[in-house]
Amino acid sequence: MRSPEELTVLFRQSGRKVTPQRQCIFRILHGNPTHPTADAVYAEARAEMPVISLRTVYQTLNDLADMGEINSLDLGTGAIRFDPDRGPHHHLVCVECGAVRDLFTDFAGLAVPAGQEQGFAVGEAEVVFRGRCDSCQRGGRPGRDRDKTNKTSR
Amino acid sequence: MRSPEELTVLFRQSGRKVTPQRQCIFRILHGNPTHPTADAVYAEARAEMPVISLRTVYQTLNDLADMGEINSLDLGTGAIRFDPDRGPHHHLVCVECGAVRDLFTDFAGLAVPAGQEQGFAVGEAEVVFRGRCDSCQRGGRPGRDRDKTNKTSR
DNA sequence: TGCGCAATCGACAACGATTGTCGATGAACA
DNA sequence: TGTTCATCGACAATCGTTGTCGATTGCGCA
Repeated sequence: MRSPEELTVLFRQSGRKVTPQRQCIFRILHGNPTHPTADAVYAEARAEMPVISLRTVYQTLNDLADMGEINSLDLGTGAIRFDPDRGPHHHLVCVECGAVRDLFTDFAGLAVPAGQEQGFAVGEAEVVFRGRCDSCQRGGRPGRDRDKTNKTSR
Repeated sequence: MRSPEELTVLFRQSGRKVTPQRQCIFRILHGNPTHPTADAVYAEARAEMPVISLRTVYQTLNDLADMGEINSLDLGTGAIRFDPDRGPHHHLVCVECGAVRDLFTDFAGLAVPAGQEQGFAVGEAEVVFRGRCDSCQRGGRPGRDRDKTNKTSR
């Protein structure tokens, strides 16, 4: 996504107002590689701005997604995650704690084989590698949501 | 997944009881290529067995998933879908109606490039091709959940 | 600088998907 | 055949997300 300053201009241009709450969210997301959930953004925002409502966070995140400045990802970790990186990339997802890492790799020739489209107008391919992150491998209890077992694939 | 008859035996062996409701669900899932949601299974089951509860459907689906007879997939369509095909395959997902089709293709060499694992113990790769199914391309309104826009990726 | 309107707040309810609970019932085993 | 425990079915609760309300703040333009 663009810088907080550029977003300020864009918001104004699109008829949206720029409030301190929104600027705070801009800063939190800018260059953020952690794919935060709405709740995580809310927690970070409250740290530097105690009076901000979860509703406002959702509103702003949806605005940014509508404008195409961030992606909303549902990687099966229970909550939608927001990704400020708009370039083509894939994801590593921890099946235990739900952590998400970017994977900037171009998988050449990754396309539906001719004749197998089954009538679909296919857009982009999305590759998800599921595994266990370093923290979870060490047997730690690093993040939230454990015990999401017996989901062989999601 | 196995046949309803084999599942009956397996359920008994694992200490589970086999009820008409469960056998009904076995039949519905066996060879079913539609990746139904729990609700879709519930609707089908009620057609031939009006007295069955949604709770029972979830229970049985989870039992089958625990036993490894079906896969549960969260492809970002809003609800978990169940797939009786246990072999390795990928999916085509309609961004409009949420329809899911199997894609039996072996993408050779699809792996995290050495050095980019970022500490992950990577398991299997999961490729999702998002696009529009034939019905939705024709401008029809074939399934449920439309207007799931501005989710560039999920 | 002032005004209008949009955005925010807090609080609460609603939503859809899924799961927990509980009394009653029925299947599986001895 | 009888006992017991898993299952049934109904209901409430959960979680993430969104809608709504009325009151207030403050952004952006004139």
